Amino acid sequence: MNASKRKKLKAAGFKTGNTADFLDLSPHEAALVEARLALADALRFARESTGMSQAMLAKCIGSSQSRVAKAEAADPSVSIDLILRAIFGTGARPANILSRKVARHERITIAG
Amino acid sequence: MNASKRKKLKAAGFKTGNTADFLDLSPHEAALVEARLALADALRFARESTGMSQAMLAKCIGSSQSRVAKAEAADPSVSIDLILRAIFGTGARPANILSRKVARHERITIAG
DNA sequence: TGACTTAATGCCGAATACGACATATCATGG
DNA sequence: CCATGATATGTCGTATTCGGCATTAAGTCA
Repeated sequence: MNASKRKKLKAAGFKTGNTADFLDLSPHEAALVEARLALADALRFARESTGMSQAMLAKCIGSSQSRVAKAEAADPSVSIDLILRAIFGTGARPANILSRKVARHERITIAG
Repeated sequence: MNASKRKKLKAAGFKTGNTADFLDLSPHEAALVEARLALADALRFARESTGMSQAMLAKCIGSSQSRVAKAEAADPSVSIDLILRAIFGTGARPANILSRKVARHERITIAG
């Protein structure tokens, strides 16, 4: 199993190494997982671009370093709301993020 | 107060007619509210384009008609996760939705 | 080496979002 | 007029997500 598949399974809430390997998500579930991953990637990119640490960003948006770390890892315990809140907290604005997100998506679908 | 402002306040979790009228959201809070509204609009558009009723879509994604209604209204009790889940449930795929979302955002910022 | 910064992971009690259901509103057409 | 289908709104008990905190790992630099 390649890294991309493993990441998607984790984002979908599964541990790798079990029967989830054989599970196929329905199209709309897969689309949601892809969106989560794309946004998580966009978050890390946006934050690192600004030079903020996870702790700084967390304070900025009234959250905690651990939540930001999980957000960037697309941990199933963090919602897309929190990921977006963090992205916007870096100073990115909707139009920028969304166009970037589209670009990211292209990469991801190719990998999938 | 115009309709656009009222909608944003509701999406931010406030009742219209109180002191929230005078509240200015920080840039990143405003961006999140705008994204919510844009996605809610995109959801209604996507669903109506397919001819599905709210109840049909709800069944499709394992939710209920009332949640879909609230999602389209950008009710503060629904997360962006659910809105996206509903959007993808209509058959839309990430790239389509995201480019549409960008377009929608342009309209909304102009109105605001 | 040890001090320091950053990031990753696990856990907990509290806050919030969930599906479900009841009910209300509002059309359209019989 | 009433019946029917679609949408809106409110509430409830439960499940999920939250911020916070502790700990660990990894990197940097003096």
